[in-house]
Amino acid sequence: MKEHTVTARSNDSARDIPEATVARLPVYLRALVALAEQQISTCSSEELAAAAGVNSAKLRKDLSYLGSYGTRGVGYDVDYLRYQIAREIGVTQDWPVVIVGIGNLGHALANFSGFRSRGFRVVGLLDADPDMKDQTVAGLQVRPFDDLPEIATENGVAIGVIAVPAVAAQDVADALVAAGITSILNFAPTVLSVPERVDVRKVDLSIELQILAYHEQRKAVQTL
Amino acid sequence: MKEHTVTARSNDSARDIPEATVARLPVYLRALVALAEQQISTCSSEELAAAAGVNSAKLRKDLSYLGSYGTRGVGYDVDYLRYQIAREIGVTQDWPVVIVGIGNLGHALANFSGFRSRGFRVVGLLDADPDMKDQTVAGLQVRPFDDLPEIATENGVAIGVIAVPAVAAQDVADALVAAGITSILNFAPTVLSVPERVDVRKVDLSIELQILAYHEQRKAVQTL
DNA sequence: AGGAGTTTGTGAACGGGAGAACAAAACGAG
DNA sequence: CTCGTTTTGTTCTCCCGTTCACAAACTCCT
Ligand SMILES: NC(=O)c1ccc[n+]([C@@H]2O[C@H](COP(=O)([O-])OP(=O)(O)OC[C@H]3O[C@@H](n4cnc5c(N)ncnc54)[C@H](O)[C@@H]3O)[C@@H](O)[C@H]2O)c1
Ligand SMILES: NC(=O)c1ccc[n+]([C@@H]2O[C@H](COP(=O)([O-])OP(=O)(O)OC[C@H]3O[C@@H](n4cnc5c(N)ncnc54)[C@H](O)[C@@H]3O)[C@@H](O)[C@H]2O)c1
Repeated sequence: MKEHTVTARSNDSARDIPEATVARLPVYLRALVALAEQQISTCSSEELAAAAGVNSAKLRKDLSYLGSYGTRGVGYDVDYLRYQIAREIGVTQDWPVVIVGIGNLGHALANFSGFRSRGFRVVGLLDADPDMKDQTVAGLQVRPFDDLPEIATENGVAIGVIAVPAVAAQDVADALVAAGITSILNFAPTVLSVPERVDVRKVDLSIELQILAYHEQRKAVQTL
Repeated sequence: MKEHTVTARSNDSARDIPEATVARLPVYLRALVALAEQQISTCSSEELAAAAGVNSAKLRKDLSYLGSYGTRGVGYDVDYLRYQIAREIGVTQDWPVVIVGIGNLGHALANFSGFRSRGFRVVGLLDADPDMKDQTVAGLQVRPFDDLPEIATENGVAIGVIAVPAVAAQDVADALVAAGITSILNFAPTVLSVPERVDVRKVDLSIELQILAYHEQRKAVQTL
């Protein structure tokens, strides 16, 4: 295989990748990791698309936003493409993360191994409940919520996870923002209001289930 | 206020609501429940949109797919609209749900109160690990995975939640489909392959974090 | 009853993403 | 070196979703 040449786009860091593409890059990355584990060193857009569960034309278009990392007539080098996507997403180094609210969900998240293996490192577990103090979860001591600013600045934390009850979520978000955090993953079923510069993504179990219920209901109606 | 008249659309159950709208209806529903709890009986599209974190024009267009449930010059009746959305989504009665994989995450899900209050009822907790049998989680006994067909048919279960490790997810999905389940919520980081008629939605923590990381990285680059 | 003020429902313009289709590029065989 | 085969990168078209903007509908006040 020919030496990979760095094409024009790869140094130009200001180009913007469509949001829909950004959301799929992690899926491609995961599929590439799986292929690498199977000792597969090259793959076509067709194969990778199948592994990622998308259309191959869409995959190629998505990858073309990053640059020209394939070889016509051959396909993509698994390791090389994997590195390029990881670099583009920004997970070549680990991001420090804090989790707030170590209840049912917070426990599960703290124990989640996928964090570590996918570019993230949990550096703080915080809870307002004084009884939680001194408890150790997943090898990390639970700290009082007031320690947030200290932990955040010490570790240069940019990403925070909210796993507290809905009523407390906005307060926690405000505190996270005050502590300099600029990206929030919110598990509480609330609309958070944050400054413009802060990104919020939500994961909402009830919403997902209700969407399924809607389609389920339609199926039922249609088969009558 | 004038009596609500049932408009042309409300009986026509075959019209299709855009997917993007379906995904927002649960958000509106939640906002309406919150308003009702504050004893607010009427609200404008502007107010409801603010509570739901969307543009008011978008809200109105979304609601217009359900029918004409507002009153010009006045706004929407909170209870009435709430019922109409719940009916449209299909959460006026509870949907039975099974959870497969009672590990870290499965425990948290089983204990999640939001299930019950939002139109869903957990009727089965399943795990392949024999040591889990006889354990009671959230007032429900954990059953062996082989009991799935029995539990599913007994309760008329249509929705299943997968919370097992990625390697087992496809097998579990196959079993769920074989047991007659037609909607799956998948927490495992895998692309599931299922028959056409089965709906799958995925919740993927790592992907969400990686999307945040991408934007975080861009912020860092831009402020250099 | 009529006019002023308010708010919904929707037509129309616009922007972004999905997918088909193909030209350009690489490779191997002869 | 040339031709045929393979597969990428990209163009073009279509569709879905967002947003604007406004007429229609309703309330309230005089
Ligand atoms: N359990 C689930 O499977 C699940 C699923 C989806 C969403 N959620 C949502 O995630 C959130 C947490 O759920 P849970 O089941 O873990 O609840 P939980 O009650 O078990 O845990 C909440 C934790 O947050 C802590 N807390 C409360 N207020 C706080 C504050 N101001 N600052 C810091 N910590 C605070 C509490 O001490 C507690 O430990 C809820 O909003 C819930 O709706 C949970
Ligand atoms: N823990 C989290 O916060 C978290 C977050 C996001 C995603 N996930 C994903 O959710 C899944 C579960 O995570 P976890 O932390 O709860 O893992 P876990 O290992 O704690 O639990 C998995 C459970 O599934 C059971 N199981 C395994 N194979 C099975 C099978 N074939 N049939 C039935 N049950 C089976 C195991 O006995 C175990 O109890 C994983 O795919 C993980 O990647 C977890």
